[in-house]
Amino acid sequence: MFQPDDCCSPVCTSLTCEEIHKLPPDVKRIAESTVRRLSIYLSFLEEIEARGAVTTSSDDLARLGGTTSAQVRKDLSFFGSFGKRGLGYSVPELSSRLREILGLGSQWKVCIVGAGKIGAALSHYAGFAERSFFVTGVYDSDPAKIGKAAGGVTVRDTSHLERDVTAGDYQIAILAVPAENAQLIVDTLVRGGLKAILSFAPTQLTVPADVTLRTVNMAMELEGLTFALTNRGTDR
Amino acid sequence: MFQPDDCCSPVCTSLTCEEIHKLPPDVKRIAESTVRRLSIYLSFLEEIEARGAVTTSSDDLARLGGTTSAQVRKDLSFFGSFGKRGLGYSVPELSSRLREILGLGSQWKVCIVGAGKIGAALSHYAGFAERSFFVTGVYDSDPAKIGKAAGGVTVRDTSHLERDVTAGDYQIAILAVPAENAQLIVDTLVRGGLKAILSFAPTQLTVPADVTLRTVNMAMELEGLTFALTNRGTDR
DNA sequence: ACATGTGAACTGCTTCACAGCG
DNA sequence: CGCTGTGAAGCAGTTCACATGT
Repeated sequence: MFQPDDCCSPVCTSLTCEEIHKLPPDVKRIAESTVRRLSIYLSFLEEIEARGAVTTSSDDLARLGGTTSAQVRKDLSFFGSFGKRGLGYSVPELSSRLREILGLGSQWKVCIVGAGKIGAALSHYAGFAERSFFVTGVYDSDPAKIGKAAGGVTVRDTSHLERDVTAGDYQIAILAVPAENAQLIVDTLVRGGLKAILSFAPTQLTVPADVTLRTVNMAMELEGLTFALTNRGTDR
Repeated sequence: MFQPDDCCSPVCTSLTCEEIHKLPPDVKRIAESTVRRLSIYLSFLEEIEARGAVTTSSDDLARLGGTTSAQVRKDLSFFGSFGKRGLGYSVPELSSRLREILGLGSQWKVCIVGAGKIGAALSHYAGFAERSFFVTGVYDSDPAKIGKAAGGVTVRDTSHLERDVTAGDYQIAILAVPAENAQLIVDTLVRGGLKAILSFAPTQLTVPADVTLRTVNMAMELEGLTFALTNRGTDR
């Protein structure tokens, strides 16, 4: 969608090229923190849009999202100019642009690997569909679970996973398997050509550079809390 | 727990003492990223300790944790010097120090608020107890759930929550309630004096500065993935 | 000779401050 | 005049490189 970087293929005078390189709004490299905030802005926009607001400002978004107005404007500036000076932003327009930027225009097919407690909870989670995510497959290797229903779909044998991924059945996988099996499943998914994985397995995973992996590690979050509790001095 | 600073007890020349003062392991202000990595290092140490390793190096930890040896040493240096030059680190010693730093020496009483799908899954999650966390209470406001068993404890009415927190029954709360109720519960917990909250509610929450809040937002994580999928160029 | 511990350099995110435009 | 958009300054986290100690 965004061009990686073809500015140097055509004619390009040495030094100037380097300069021009940094200006255009292609995805140079957007910080993860920025993307997170875009999600936050969007959820507020949807909220106030539902309440009938038609206009908002970087100040509003900052207050609601726990950041600063300069940060909001800077975040948005990576992708274009969506506001009107002196007035602010059109709520419908901005939310639409953000949905587009975040890739929520298309609908994404998601599979959940692991039908244990967490996998089951996720497969029933209604919040997904509200935002372009559709769980169209659940996998487990436990014969006792295979064939059972889970959130509207039937649990399939994990041995089918690679074939299904290769067939293009999913764009995103959510891992809810024990730490021991996680890397094996990841490798399977990668072999099948999947490019986006969200893992709940409490272990460090490795993927090739062209695959995006996000990990949610409960233990790590809790340890962040106990660290703060244990070392609370004058800090937060 | 940490020695504040006994470097000045022995001989210590005036100015030098002031200088040395800023080095010692008090918690100046440790970056969240550092704490996360400490968790990772610890989990590897426990793994290789179980396999019988007695010594390791910053290089080993870096390779396993997906970072650099300099980063490992820098992270540890905020808390002291745990290694031996030319040799590396003692596995048992370092893991013990990390447990201490992360506050895993004590055992923490945790309550889960919200006995829906996610709350229930969490209350059954065995991974907690492995690491000093004990779920000793589960709360919900739905009469149909109150009194039922959930992961070894009985679901209590949320109306008891503030009293129980005030009584010191918990040090940590995990929120698994709908976005609409989340801030209300947070306020209740804060009023009761709780200082550490882990929220799974997909909404922005506000807490006083002396309360630590971590939020895990599924929607946000998924949007991070779709952003990457949509804007994949030469970037990761 | 080897691996730690750490100031110094560097990179990149955030904040500032103001020009630009409705 | 108000609020956006954005270079420039500031700051925080990471990486470098080497002195230090075994």
